[in-house]
Amino acid sequence: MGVTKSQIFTEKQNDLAQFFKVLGHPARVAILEYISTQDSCICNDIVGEIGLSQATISQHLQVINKAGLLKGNYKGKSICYCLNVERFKDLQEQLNLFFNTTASNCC
Amino acid sequence: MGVTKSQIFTEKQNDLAQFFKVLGHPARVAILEYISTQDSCICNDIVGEIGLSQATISQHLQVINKAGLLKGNYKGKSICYCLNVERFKDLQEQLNLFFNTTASNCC
DNA sequence: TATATATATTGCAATATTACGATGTTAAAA
DNA sequence: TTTTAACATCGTAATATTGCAATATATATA
Repeated sequence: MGVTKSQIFTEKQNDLAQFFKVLGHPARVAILEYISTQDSCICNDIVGEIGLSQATISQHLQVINKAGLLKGNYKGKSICYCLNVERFKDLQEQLNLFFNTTASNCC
Repeated sequence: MGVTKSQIFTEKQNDLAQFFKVLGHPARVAILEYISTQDSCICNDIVGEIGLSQATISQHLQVINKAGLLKGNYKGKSICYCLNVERFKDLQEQLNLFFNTTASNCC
């Protein structure tokens, strides 16, 4: 088959896994890291920085964006992206909650 | 093509993405959560708990195990798993480091 | 309006992941 | 030694992901 059986898991479990999945590709890790090194928003220099085609970068940005992790506005002829820090920190909190409640005692 | 171009990213970025990927499936989230609810090690009751076949659960356990997140020992005729808490907390620290260094100011 | 630039979308090929039945392996118990 | 129970592995089918060339879209500028 090859399909994740989402229906047998809780919404929380699915959501959490979905977030982890977004960060589960080195290109997306690299993009987020790069965005964070810039003082201002990223415009058209992101493709040059990471060694992937414009189409591929655009796809990865969409994945990150769908998770709510970006804020973007048209600014002249280019879109300027930056991190949605609130959302990002919210995500971090969720992940920590998972880790803290899961790291139980045994062995 | 369909292959992740790992070679163009740093080892750190690849490692981090790899960890996120391990947690990027609801079955693996569910397995880790279930393991943590048990006082002692998990033996043969994990397949019954999560609605996936024995073979599939075994595969997911391997993925989690390869990331170093499990400790397992033969105990009678069954393997008993439990969380490698040290490794788990180490992972949590790494992820937090990523979040903290990446969540920069902008917009 | 026409052009140039930046980004998004589409279509496709290659590879990875997910899931499960069947089978193999291991260790205790009969 | 044979049987049984618990996992692991193999083989296979279905679906998802990755990546890019080509093309479409959007906006500023000439």
